[in-house]
Amino acid sequence: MQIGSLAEASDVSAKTIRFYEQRGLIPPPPRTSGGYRDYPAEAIQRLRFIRDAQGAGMTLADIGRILSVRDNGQAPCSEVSTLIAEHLDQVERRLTELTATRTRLRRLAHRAAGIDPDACVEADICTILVGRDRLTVPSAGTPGRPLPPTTIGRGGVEGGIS
Amino acid sequence: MQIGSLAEASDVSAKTIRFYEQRGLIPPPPRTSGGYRDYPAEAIQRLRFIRDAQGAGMTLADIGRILSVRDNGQAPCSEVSTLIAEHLDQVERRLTELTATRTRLRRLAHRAAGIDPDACVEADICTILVGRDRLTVPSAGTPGRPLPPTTIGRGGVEGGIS
DNA sequence: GTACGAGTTCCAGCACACTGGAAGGTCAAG
DNA sequence: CTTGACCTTCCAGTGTGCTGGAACTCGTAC
Repeated sequence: MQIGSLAEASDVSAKTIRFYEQRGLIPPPPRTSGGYRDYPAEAIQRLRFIRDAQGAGMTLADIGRILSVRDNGQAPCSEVSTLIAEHLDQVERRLTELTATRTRLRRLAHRAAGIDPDACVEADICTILVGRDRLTVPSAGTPGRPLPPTTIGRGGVEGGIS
Repeated sequence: MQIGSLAEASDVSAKTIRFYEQRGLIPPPPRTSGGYRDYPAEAIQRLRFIRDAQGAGMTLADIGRILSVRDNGQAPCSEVSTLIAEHLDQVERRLTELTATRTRLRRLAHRAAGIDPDACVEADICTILVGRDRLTVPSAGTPGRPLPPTTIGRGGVEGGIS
C-alpha cells in the first residue's frame, strides 16, 4: 500500500504520515524497488490510534511514548491510564479558567453596552477594558503542559490528501 | 524612568517591553544621552492595559489594533465591543468543546479502571483508547483563530524581571 | 581605573503539529 | 516517447508570545 492510499484510508495526509514517521510514531515501512514506501494494512490501525489519542487531548510525544511501550510488547495500560488522568486534570483546570474568562468577558460586554464613547475619549485608553474593578489575570500556577488547543481537524486533513 | 523600573512597576519584564515596542504596542520612548530608553509614567498604564486585554483573551494583534485606534485620538469603544463579543463567542465554543473532551476522558478513565492488561496484549494497540465506541474527534468546523491558551502569567513574569 | 549592575542590539530558539514548495525520480497509460 | 499522477528528499515557514544569550556600552561607586 502506497502512502497515498494509506492517506486516503486513514484520513491523514501523506505529508503528515511522513512527518509521523520522522517523529518515530510509525515505523519506517519497507520500500519498493523504486524507493516508494510500502505500508502493511496495520498502518491504518496505527494512524487511527494516533488520531484517537489526539482526540483525547494527547500530544504526539505522549502518543509516541504509548506506542513505544506497545512496540516493546508490553500492554501500555498503566501509562495510558496515567496519561488520561493527567489530561483529565488539565482539562478540568482549563475549564475552570475558561469559565472565569467567560464571566469576565460577559461583564465586559455588559459594561461595553452602556458606555458613552465621548466620555471615553477623556479616559486613559479604554474604560471598558480598564475599569474600576481590575481584571485580575489567572496567572497560571504550575505551568505544566499548556494543553494543546484540540484543534485537530483543522486545515490539513479536511482539505484532502493533496 | 528606565526600562527596569518600568518593568518592576508594570510587572512586565524588560525583555517583554522591548518586544512590545518592536511589535508596535508601545511607542518608542525618547532616549537619554547614553541611549537608554526613558519612559513617561503613562507607559505603566499602557502596559497594564495590555495585560488586562490579554486577560480578556485578546492577542497582541487585537490589542495593537485597539491601541492604534486610540492613538489616532478616537475612542476604540466599538472595536473593543466587537472584539469582546468575538472572544466571548470563541470562549463559549471552546467551553463546549472542552466539556465534550472532559466527558470523553471521563469515559476513558472509567474504562481504563476496569481493564485487564493481559487481555490487552492481544488487542490492537490499546483497548482503552481504541474501543468499540470510537471516539469521534470534534473536527473543528470553522478554524478561525485558535484562541490563545490564556497562559499569561507563566514563566517570565512570575519569575521576576531578571 | 576598575568592577558591577543595568542598559543596548541582534539573532536564535521554544512549543506544537503540521504545511508549502522546490527539485527531482518512478510508473503506468496512451 | 511523452504526459501526468504519484512518489522521493530536504528546507523553511506558520502562529503566538515571549525567552536566552552573546557582545557591547553606560553610569556610578569605590
